[in-house]
Amino acid sequence: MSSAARPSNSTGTSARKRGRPRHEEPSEEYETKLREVVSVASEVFRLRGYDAGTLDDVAAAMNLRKASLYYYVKSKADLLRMIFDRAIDRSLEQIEEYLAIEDPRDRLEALIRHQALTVAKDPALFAVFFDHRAGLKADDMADITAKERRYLRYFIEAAEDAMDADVLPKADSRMVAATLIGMSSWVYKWMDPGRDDPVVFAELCVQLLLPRRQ
Amino acid sequence: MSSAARPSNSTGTSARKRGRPRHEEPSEEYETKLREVVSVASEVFRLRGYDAGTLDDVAAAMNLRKASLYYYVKSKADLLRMIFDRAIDRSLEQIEEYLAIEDPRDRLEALIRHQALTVAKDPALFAVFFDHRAGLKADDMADITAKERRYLRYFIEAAEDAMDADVLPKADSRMVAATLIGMSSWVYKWMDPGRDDPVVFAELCVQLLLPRRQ
DNA sequence: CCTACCGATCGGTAGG
DNA sequence: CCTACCGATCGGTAGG
Repeated sequence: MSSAARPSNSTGTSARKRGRPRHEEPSEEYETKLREVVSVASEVFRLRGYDAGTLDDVAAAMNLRKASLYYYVKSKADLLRMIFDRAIDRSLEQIEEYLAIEDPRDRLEALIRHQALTVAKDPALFAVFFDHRAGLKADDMADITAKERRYLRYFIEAAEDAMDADVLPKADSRMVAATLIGMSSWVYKWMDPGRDDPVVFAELCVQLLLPRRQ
Repeated sequence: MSSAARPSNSTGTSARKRGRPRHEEPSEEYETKLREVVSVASEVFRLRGYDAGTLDDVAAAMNLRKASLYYYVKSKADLLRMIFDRAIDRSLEQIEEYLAIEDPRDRLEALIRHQALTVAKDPALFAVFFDHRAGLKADDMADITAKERRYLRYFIEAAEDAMDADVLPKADSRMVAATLIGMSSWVYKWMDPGRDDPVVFAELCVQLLLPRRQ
């Protein structure tokens, strides 16, 4: 029961397999449990910080002992890396679709709504992503910042087009983009899933920045 | 040279004293050096996090050894508390003046500008304040959150008045206030003092949220 | 303001 | 999936 296949890696949705497992792709239980480890760890690191949050904390929250976590993760640093990968993947998901929008106002609106929704739906994940970057190893940090720079560039371009179309006041586009991202990301600091609705928040951001003419 | 008076506490600007020090107020060198410890520590904790940033790091940045820091701080937790006190004091400074502004639009504008400027002028201080709260002892945390709640309330009231005056779109005032604070605070994440101007940023926030009619 | 040290914590591993 | 352990790090103190 506890010897599920755990080969090097892969992220796809592996189809149910027949016959003897080939021990080359992770089993479904393994993948599911790994996802849970990542979720639980993001809660622990959000509450206690990356260094203060121990692997015993993570394990205890899953009714395990620390040593058992090493079946799922290579090291604590590896666990942190997986949290960051998940966050950046969520941010980049569906983004192509929004970039294809022609109208500058609609495109900027879609990007802001996307960022607000993505962060508001998983505040613990993004709390670690935004606040505990210092825990990353240099290599992992480089991977993340590269993807993030690309993400920022989308916002800069959308801001520039919006300014040209007189939808936003003219200003330094890098600063504007960072500020729009900040406004829609800060939600992880106060979001209470039992009280606040991600969709309501996302629409609020859009309304505040791009009010419909009355 | 290294036996300056260091009594319990006090924060005022102590006037130069004549004659034998009374050993009841901290000397000026002591106060100056303590302020430097707090500044340096906020840089260290911003870069490495509160737990990973060691007192040896802080000491080394001042050409001292760890043990020498204990002349200025009681403990690492005490140092963190001082960082938080400084941040909240900066936020509350001058705030009464802005609250006295009658016009709802002008008042909200002043609050946003104040928050943006305060954070942008000391990004390291606010990086610790916003991102490393988990390091605080329970008592210190309670003090900080109480003051912070008061600060948030000012923004909520200003947002409500602005909505009543049709200066902001109508929405949940708590959510609006949190979002305005977020927009003007996020700057600590990307501010580069050599490149970005706090005043330009503050005016950008105001322009984005409360654009002048053209 | 320093050197030298202690005690506790925690990531990681052995071995089953 | 566990118990038991090791090794390194670091806050804090003694004592000068």
